[in-house]
Amino acid sequence: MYRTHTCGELRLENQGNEVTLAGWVQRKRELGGMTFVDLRDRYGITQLVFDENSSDAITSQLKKLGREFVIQATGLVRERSSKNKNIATGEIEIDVKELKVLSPSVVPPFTIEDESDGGDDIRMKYRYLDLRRTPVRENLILRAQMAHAVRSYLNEQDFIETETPVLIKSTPEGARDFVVPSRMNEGEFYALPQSPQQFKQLLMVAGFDRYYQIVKCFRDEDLRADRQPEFTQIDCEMAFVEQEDVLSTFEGLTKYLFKAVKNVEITDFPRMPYSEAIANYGSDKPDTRFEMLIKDISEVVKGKDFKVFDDAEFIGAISAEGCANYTRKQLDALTNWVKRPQVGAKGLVYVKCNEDGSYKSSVDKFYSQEDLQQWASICNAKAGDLILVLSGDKSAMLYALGALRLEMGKQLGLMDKNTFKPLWVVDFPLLEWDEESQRHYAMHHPFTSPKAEDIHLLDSEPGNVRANAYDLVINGVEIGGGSVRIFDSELQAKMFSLLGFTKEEAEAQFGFLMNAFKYGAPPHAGIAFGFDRLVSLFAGLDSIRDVIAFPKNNAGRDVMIDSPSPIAIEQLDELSLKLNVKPQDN
RNA sequence: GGUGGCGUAGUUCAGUUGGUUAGAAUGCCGGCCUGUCACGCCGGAGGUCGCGAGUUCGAGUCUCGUCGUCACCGCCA
Repeated sequence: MYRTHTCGELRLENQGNEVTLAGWVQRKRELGGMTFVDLRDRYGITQLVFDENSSDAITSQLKKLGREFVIQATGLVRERSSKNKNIATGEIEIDVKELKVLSPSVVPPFTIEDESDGGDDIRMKYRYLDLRRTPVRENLILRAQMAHAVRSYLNEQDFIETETPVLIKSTPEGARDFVVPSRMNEGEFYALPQSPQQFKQLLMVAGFDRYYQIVKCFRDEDLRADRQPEFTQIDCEMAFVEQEDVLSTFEGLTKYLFKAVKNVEITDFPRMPYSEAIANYGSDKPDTRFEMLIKDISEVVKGKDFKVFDDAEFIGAISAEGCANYTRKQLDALTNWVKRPQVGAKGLVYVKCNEDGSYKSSVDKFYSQEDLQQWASICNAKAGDLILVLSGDKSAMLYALGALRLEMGKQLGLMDKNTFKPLWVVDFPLLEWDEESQRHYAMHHPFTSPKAEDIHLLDSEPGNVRANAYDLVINGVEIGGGSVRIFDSELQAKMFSLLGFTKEEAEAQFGFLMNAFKYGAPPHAGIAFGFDRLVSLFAGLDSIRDVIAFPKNNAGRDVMIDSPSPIAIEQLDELSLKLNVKPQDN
């Protein structure tokens, strides 16, 4: 036994007890004749006291102590003469009788404090030190609590937690696969799962009825603050259910998590068709914490000799509340912002709705006060508001207006991290057209069932077929998504042909699933939540890296262990691999 | 693949129009200090200005390239 108590639990009622604590030296304060040491572990901080009465042995040990030394101290708990109300153990201290250095520390490269002086780079390189810091540790504790809550909810609902293989088979659809060469099968590769999709459907065929798993998934695509090459899903599938059953079950899970983990009651849980999300928010993951909806003003702005609008496919606007007083400089900044290639607008037209009821716009030459009043009325803009107008190709401008809306929401402080607005986005298109390869791709995945009422459109206008697919969106973050699956092998074959697979290709890639469906497949549907995103949302963070113990950087590198890395030629030989790395030009 | 930001002491940053010996805070080391808790006071050490080329009498500063890192677009069924 290295300790009798943790550094977070001793109180005044322990006064007089002899205790042994072990932990890290947070800080040493020498005041000449006496010295204080803050001893830290994951539970808290306890103050150790040494004075002139301490033995020479202790004094010489004490002299050597530096930050992050691991020590063990034994002594009596006593009341402090001057108390610290800021920490839980602030009324007591340990009068140390024995001191042992268990493990010394070199000087750490940054301070191990709530507000560290270290930047991201160095904290990632020394992640094991960063994890000692309370805010980082608390994020991971939150993650553990949430995983626990997910399991208790789903177990309670009779879901069976089942593991599925990590070494599986590469499929052409979807994201790029991470692949693993097989030593025993020369020239052949496993793939790491992008999700356990086909296995969970097979578990439904197997009669498991309700499956879940908190599981790692892998996608070899470029990364973002909210995307890691390996990430964790709460993966679920249910048999003998319709879309509504899945939505209500996982609405239940979401509400349960908010209540159990954050003590937040979620009452409103709207559904929004995909088409409405795109039209009003310019996004399939609308942030509904604030309004500022996109309005189509194409009809009323055309025919006034303003060529830019007359030639545009679509003219859309949003109204930013209380921004009529924006200066020329602010408007120029916004204009530059929307003209960035990432947003892609050609320019920005504004209308200031002045407090006196008049309107001042950048296109006054073409539009009368009455015209502008009409715009304002469509945009629900009142005196003091600023209308921002973009024009151009419809889908591009909806996207740009959506981005501008979020930017304005951010500038106006409308995105409160403690407000949570979940919704289901439903009725996604089944397919999306890819210009480059001139074919349709499954928007969700190839096993997603079309809506029954749209099946007749599959041949005539496949692009307009809606799917029984749904996403859970909270505060503009895509938390999860799923679909009702096809369980009819004929319809599945039809889907494969729409996606441009020959019978043989479909057989080679997905034969095992299609075979399974021949043996009595129950109607089934499923969903997966991005667990990292959900935790970061709960923690009020923008990057999922902060809720992952050992994350990777933008380029998919782990800067702590320095991976990925080359392997020995012998390893390559054993795997029957030859490298073909292109030389750098220069 | 593309766009942009950043890279200066262990760390976080400042560094003017290109001009003498590159600064601050913090951390670190030494000294003093018996109630501190971001202890205080005094002193000290610490720099390949990411790397490479170029412009210039002269580059931390300007140009180009490159590497690293972050954010975004493409991509992510």
